[in-house]
Amino acid sequence: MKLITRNTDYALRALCYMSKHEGLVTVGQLVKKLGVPRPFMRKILQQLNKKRILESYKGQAGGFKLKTSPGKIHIVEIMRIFQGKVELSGCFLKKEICPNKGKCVLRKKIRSIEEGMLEQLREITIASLV
Amino acid sequence: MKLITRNTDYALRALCYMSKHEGLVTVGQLVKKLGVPRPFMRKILQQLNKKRILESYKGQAGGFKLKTSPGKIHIVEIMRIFQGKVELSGCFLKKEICPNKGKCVLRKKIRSIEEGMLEQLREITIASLV
DNA sequence: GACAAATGATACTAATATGGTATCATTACT
DNA sequence: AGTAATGATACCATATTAGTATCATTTGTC
Repeated sequence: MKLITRNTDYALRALCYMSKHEGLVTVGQLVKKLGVPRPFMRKILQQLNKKRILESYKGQAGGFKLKTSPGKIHIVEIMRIFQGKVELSGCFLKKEICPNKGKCVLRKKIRSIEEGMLEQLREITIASLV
Repeated sequence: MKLITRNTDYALRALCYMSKHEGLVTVGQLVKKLGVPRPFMRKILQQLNKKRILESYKGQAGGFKLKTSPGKIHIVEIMRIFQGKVELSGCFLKKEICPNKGKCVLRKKIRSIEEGMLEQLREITIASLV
């Protein structure tokens, strides 16, 4: 079971790197630093740009930079971008079959675990990773 | 992200059902009750049998039953059978590249979340689900 | 003993999610 | 004009999960 997937992981590392470098950072730099496949890194950065985590600049002297301060970028946000809603999700059986009709004990327990997890996750920002 | 997968879920439901029925329970009964595909349910029960969660009896009047009391069957155990080790796992980058050389902050945070999760999970048994 | 109804074992297939490529278009500095 | 960057998008590869298919074995019933 993975809490974070590979692309989230790479994204976080890229963001950490950027948080330590004032100016524009190019895909090339990140690839060299992190050893991640170039096209994959590009795709990730483009997604971050679309979601307004990064700003991008085209052209020869182009690159990416953080759009906001590292302390304001929460990792749950990044997780959501690459992994969708952060939840532990529940029932597989359709409601009419599920014996407990929405009062499923297991579901409740999972929710509670999820809550604890989110509570801890919410506090983590890029700043707190650097 | 899924805390439990489909087969774990089905297994848990099957175990809950069995915990409420003294005698032998057949695949047929479970299929009818839970609406799960028959061959899939069979496979799941066979795995539970191999792992000594269930006892099985062959032959015309055969079936399955719990090998131990519902209070002693922990759901982490079942999760492990179908999903392997229950952990949130860490770094994707090889150690020589990872900038923090094993002291990765993110990893630590993940471990802590994992610990909280396991603490809650460990208390859940089949008995507590019924 | 034959048959039916159950499980045992195992190999295979299908669907989905994840990880990663490839390609062409656009922008902007020199 | 050329080059070095990103934008957009479609595609491919691999792994995991979900589910099937098939044949063998056991055992109660007629």
